[in-house]
Amino acid sequence: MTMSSNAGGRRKPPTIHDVAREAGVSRGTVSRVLNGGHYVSPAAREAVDDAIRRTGYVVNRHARSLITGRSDSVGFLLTEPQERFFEDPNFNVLLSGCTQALARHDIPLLLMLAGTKEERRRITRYITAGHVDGVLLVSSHSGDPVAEELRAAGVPLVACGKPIGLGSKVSYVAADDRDGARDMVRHLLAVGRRRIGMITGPLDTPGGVERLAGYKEILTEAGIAIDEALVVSGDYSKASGEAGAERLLAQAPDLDAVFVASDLMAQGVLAVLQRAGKRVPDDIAVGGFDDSPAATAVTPALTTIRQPWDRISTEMVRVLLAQIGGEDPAAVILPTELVRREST
Amino acid sequence: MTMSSNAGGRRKPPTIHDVAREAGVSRGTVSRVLNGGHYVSPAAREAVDDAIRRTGYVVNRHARSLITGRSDSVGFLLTEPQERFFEDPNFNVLLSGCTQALARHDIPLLLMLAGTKEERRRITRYITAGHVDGVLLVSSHSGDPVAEELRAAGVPLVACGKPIGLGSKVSYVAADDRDGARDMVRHLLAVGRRRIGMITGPLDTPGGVERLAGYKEILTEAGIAIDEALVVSGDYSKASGEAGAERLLAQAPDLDAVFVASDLMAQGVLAVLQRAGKRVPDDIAVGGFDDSPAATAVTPALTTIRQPWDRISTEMVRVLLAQIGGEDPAAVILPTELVRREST
DNA sequence: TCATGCTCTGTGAGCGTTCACAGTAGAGAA
DNA sequence: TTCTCTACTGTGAACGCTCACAGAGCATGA
Repeated sequence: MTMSSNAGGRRKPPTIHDVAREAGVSRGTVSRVLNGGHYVSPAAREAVDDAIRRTGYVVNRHARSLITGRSDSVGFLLTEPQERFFEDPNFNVLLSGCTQALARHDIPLLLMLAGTKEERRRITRYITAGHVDGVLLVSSHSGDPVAEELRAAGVPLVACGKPIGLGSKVSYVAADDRDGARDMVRHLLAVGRRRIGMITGPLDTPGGVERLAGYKEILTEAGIAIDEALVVSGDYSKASGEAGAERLLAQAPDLDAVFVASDLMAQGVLAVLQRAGKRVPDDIAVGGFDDSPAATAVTPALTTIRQPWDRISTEMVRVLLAQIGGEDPAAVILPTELVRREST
Repeated sequence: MTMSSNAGGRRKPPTIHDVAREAGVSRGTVSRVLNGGHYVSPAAREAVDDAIRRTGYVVNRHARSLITGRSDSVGFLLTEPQERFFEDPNFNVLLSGCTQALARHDIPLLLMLAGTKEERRRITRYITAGHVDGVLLVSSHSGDPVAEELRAAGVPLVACGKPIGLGSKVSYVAADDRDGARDMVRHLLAVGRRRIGMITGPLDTPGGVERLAGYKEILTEAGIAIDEALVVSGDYSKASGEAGAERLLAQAPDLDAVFVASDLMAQGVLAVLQRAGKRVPDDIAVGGFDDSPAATAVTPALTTIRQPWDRISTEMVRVLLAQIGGEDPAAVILPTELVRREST
């Protein structure tokens, strides 16, 4: 009741010194128990553990970082248009997956949004100054100056999706876009479709390119010639899906299926088909990509390709930590999965 | 070419000592320039600024924190079911708004997700150990043990939305739910509706309660008796919107409008009404709440109440920083806005 | 016996800052 | 002149931790 009241202000937390005194050992021994704990006797370890519990000791990370040179934290960096990611729920799954995977290693995640030029400058300084040990990068597309600068500065870096123009020195984790596209087109063939159109993603991104490649690959394999009138390009947005569907309907009235490179675009496609009086999947089958919530929000529910976002995030963290630990950059490609619903 | 190559590893960054030497002054003077900069001559200041630029010096935050006791960082804490927030794009707007507002003060944001019990424990320790100076709290509903513990520990705390069961000692920033509801019901009356139903939000949250209160208030004011058969409760989810709409249609076939406490629920309502052959807004007008992307994704586009998420985030940061600076807790209520579209 | 190795422990130094304090120089007042 | 005040500057100590090192105790082998 006397000094134990902490009403109002925060009291000074116990230090490693207090723990050492409490346990009847030296600072060094406490420190050894805290980190790995080699070369410490069972008796000492127990005494220290007890003392830690009694005092409620938590290591002061600033003091530790000051001497180790590590910050024991990593940045989650989102460059370029944020709106794009913000309307995509997969982004949240990725962010939360990374946060939780890091939490398991007791490493906090710093969120960094590089929107304006000023923010980009600040973030670059912050990172290159060593305030984080590494960076999880979500860059929209091509040549990202921030990422390039970080790479040049030797900051451990793991990108989500294959980055463009960063050389081969940067790690990345990506879903197998091409194989996902192959699965979808194979599926459309399997349900009897032959005039299969495609609305692509942005072709300045590896994802966009790969999905298109998978589409062409399977059609060719099936002995179906690629009809360029059946391929229109989009940018993953709902609006571009609508535009693409309209062009496609105009250019190829005999279309009986369309593979759309994102669920968001597919949502737009469904709207256009409905207005045009086409029944899905009876007249035209529609396949999406992403398995975003949009896929189940629409009617008919969308057949789509699921990207393993949970695994992507844990892999990104694993690769980053390995790289911080001194290992070489690595590329990880993860398998996708066809999710069949009502639209095919 | 000799030592200037930094291929591979990172080189040791310049310290305040290097800057002092370079500028021909002492550490103390450099430090004074860095912080506020009182009692430093123009000449010295200029020399230091120059030296900082030349050396590319960035302050070592760990060393600073070690002595000041501040961490100069804040946590963004999300407790309870994350899925709920993750499907809500407003969450992203809030998160990004807070991140950017903090960035302007050069304060990094640490993302903390308290899902499991284990995570809760870790996060509580982390925060009470003083590893962050304050916390932006997004708690779903009632009695949150983490929040309560933080409050008790005297950690500066600002909640998004009025928190329940935390006493009056905790700051919060919220939209004016009641007034938003009032606006919507007034609007429904203005377009000639009289049998106005409501699907509420969870009634163990202030938001849910307030929106219901606003609804009842305006109807009473207009001389319309509250018909309990017209009020069903939901939990903001799409599924509960569908269920609510079905009950409402069954209980009150003469319904001519419904005020739905979230856009997501309204999405479900529209689906049910369509299946039931009701035209919107001709037969039944539908009003939502949130102005989420869902509002424009559906047909007809939803008339709804916009919450000022951008202002909410900047206000949360402002209040938190003030509180960290020693000011008293504060409550901020921000006005909402009616957005008229096609559904009313 | 002494040397060697192994496990375990304590000690001092130092990481890069800020802060309190002491001290200097110059201006103005007595 | 001398004293005081103000504006500015430098210095040592400390923040809490880890790390390298030295050394103690004990067992093993020559």
